[in-house]
Amino acid sequence: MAKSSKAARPKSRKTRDADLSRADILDAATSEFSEGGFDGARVGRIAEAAGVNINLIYHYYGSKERLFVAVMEAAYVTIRTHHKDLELRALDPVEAMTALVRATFELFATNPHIIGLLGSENMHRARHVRSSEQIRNLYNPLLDTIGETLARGEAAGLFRAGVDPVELFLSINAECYFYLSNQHTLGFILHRDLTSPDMLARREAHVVDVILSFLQFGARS
Amino acid sequence: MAKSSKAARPKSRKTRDADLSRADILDAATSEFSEGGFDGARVGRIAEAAGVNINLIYHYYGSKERLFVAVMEAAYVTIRTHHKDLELRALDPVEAMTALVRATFELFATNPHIIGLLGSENMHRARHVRSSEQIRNLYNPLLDTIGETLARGEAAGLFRAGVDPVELFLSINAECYFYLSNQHTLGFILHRDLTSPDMLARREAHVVDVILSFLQFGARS
DNA sequence: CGATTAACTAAGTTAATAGTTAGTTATGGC
DNA sequence: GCCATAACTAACTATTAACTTAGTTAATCG
Repeated sequence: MAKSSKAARPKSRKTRDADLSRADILDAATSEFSEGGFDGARVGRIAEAAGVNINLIYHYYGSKERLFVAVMEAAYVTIRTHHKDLELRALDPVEAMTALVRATFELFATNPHIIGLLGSENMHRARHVRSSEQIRNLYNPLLDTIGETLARGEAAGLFRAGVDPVELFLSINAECYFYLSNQHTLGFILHRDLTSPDMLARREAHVVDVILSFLQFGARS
Repeated sequence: MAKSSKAARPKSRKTRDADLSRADILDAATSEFSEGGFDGARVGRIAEAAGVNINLIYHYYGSKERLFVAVMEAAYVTIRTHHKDLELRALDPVEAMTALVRATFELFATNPHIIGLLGSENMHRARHVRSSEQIRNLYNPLLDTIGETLARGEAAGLFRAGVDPVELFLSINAECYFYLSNQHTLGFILHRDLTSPDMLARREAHVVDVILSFLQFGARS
């Protein structure tokens, strides 16, 4: 894994920089863990890609497991940051839901490592993230916002009544995530490359269509 | 992995039976690969769970990789068999689509190993299944049937026009698969167990609702 | 400038694991 | 009953990979 892309940085740095080394390790670990999963990842490869001695990883992160947890936490920060910029409450309900679906799709399309990391973590029954209270409550604000947007849409007669925010959240993520997470087996059985810009744009439009149709089907107006 | 469930069968069998041993190995390998992925799986554990000597695995399957391919092929047979029983063309369009969504959901809910195997295979960029022409064409008949059902529904004014069978296929699978594939991280951030019979039934109903709303939204009648 | 501390490395060690070697034991055909 | 073959096993090997030990080199502070 990770032997492609980003060339290892020059072996000997002029100046020592602990923060930079930690960041380089985390970047390399993110690639390696997302491409191979926790079990497929190799600490030695991470060291090589980061351009540091393997023991520096143990110096800063202690173990492969704790390095993985650090990577997961950084990934969840990316997710939170991405959604926090949305300001859904300022938009009308239809625009807000459209923006949310688009943002979710683009989150995964733009940060494909998130998919590899989540896949690995689910295979391990979420044992690495389970300790993080921060991650546990990550989606609470977004779920609240979805609930508020649904209520506004229903009050305006734009959306049907009785939509569960959690079910909607799950459907939006399902539609966006699956297409990318399973792109290799799907691409194989569908005889096409799913990652071309053209296919991605089509898929994004379709996902918006599915979610908005569901919300609007049977609405008052 | 796989140390739980199925107790290893009695170490010494009365009679020798190559077919039974092969099947026992395949069963044990299916559990082990689906629980740990290709990289997390241990050939020694498969041998132990199957109640055979490790070398019997190499005798019959040659290598860990070829054993994994055999497991994947068996999993795809399960998928094909499951969908072949549907007889969608005999049902009216709305019933047919409802049946297809339900069957897809139940396929994954009833055969959770499929999710673990597909997850691992996607992490490996589908390199193990790529050689199988059988798997490559597995979904062609189903995609044809979806196309035919869409056409019937559109002609009857029940479904909107212009739905792409592939996009629909992807959405159905996404809605069914993601909920189960990511149940551990989702259960954690949503503070609930997603696998209770109650939650599963709710989710299945919701998924049917989403897909049928999409198909019917904007239909003639 | 001298010493303390922190950043960083080279060269291991140990345990685990995919795969092998060299057999033994049962079975079915004659 | 015997023999060829196939089913099956015990014990081993070679390699890999996580992690450690025992340092060296650079920065910082007084």
